[in-house]
Amino acid sequence: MEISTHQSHLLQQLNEQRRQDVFCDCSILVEGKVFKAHRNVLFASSGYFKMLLSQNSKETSQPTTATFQAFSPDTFTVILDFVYSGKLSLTGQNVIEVMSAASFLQMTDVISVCKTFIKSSLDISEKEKDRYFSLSDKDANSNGIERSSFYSSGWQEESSSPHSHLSSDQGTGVISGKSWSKYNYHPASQRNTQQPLTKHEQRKDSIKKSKHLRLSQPSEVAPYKSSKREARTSDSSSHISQSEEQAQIDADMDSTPVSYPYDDLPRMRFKCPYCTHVVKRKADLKRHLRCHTGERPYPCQACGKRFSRLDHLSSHFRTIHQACKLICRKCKRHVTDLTGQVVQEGTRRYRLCNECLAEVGIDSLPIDLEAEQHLMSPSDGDKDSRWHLSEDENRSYVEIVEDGSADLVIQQVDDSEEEEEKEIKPNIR
DNA sequence: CTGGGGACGGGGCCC
DNA sequence: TGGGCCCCGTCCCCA
Repeated sequence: MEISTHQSHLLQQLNEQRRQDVFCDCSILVEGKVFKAHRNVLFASSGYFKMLLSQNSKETSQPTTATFQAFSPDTFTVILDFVYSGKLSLTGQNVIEVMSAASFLQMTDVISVCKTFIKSSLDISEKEKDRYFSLSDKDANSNGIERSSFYSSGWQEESSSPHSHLSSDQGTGVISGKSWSKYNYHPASQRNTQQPLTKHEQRKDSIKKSKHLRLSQPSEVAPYKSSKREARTSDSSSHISQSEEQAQIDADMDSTPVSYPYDDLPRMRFKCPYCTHVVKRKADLKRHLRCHTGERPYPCQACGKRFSRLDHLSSHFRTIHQACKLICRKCKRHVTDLTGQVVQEGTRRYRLCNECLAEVGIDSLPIDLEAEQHLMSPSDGDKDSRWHLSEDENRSYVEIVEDGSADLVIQQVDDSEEEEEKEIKPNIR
């Protein structure tokens, strides 16, 4: 004899206990905000917590505390509400960060649902495309943003399913036998007023996504020491799974060009599934998508910093590591090979004019052009030409990498902290 | 508070 | 069509 309401009732009770802080034995600190929860519930819901709490299982008498900075309190609220209710409040704005957080917390079902949610957006793009194809009015919607509501679906009760499954074709799904009664899919017209992120918001969003997660346990600190700026720009640990999502999105995007028939010559456009941004070329969309996914496939072989775009890496390399700017860093005057020298500071290099060099009392370093040319990304072996130095460069990069701390000419450094601690690693992460 | 340096996203051009 | 490169504008961090 099975009482079908028992599970939901039990979860409801647990949620009630959480809200009233009854029997809560775990505190989660997210950007300063404290969430109370039950260890056993977290253990059962998240692979991450399972691992974390397993490590702490010997100290069950002590309350467990975890600290996160990888996502916002709002995002964790969504996650925690889901854990205790089975209801995931996804919107066009939070889906990326929720997916990122779920990825970090190893909640595969949530990831799948986020994926479905995004895929739904792609389906919308398809409908949108159809709509545009059917348009003959030139004035109709020149920017492709205005559009009517598509759907606002709700999960139907389905209490008997014992296994996780998704039925993306219907846009509905069930997690762990617990159906969703609330799926906050914003109608497109509503999202139009909310979803388009300003550059500032997008940047903040990407910053949130890329923040390192920090645990109170010393063993759980980030793999290497990093400055604030590094933390802002480096990948979160969810990078790999994000790449998988990206692959899916990439695959889906192949089929979602949007045509705008309002011009005499029909122009094919590609619409971003995450925002209202429209680009002319698929390659541009691929590039743009990285600003949503946080994917950074181009590592700098000198300092390990990763970039979402090759040209940014290239620019970074030239600016930071090749001292390409013919400007004295101290007096800002234009310098040439005759009037100035390259100075090395960790993996960073810049130029000083002879006068400033004399003031500081240092010499430039010997340079090995041949060796430096070998310094390229292992994953981009066919792109080595971009690492070629200009003729005035003759210092060995390999030398810097192998013996970075020994040959420092200047040690004033603000970023040497990260550089001296960090090994130069090829393409790991 | 401000200016400079660097990162980053978008757009466009060339091959 | 995609990759590479360059330019521009914006934002953030830091001195």
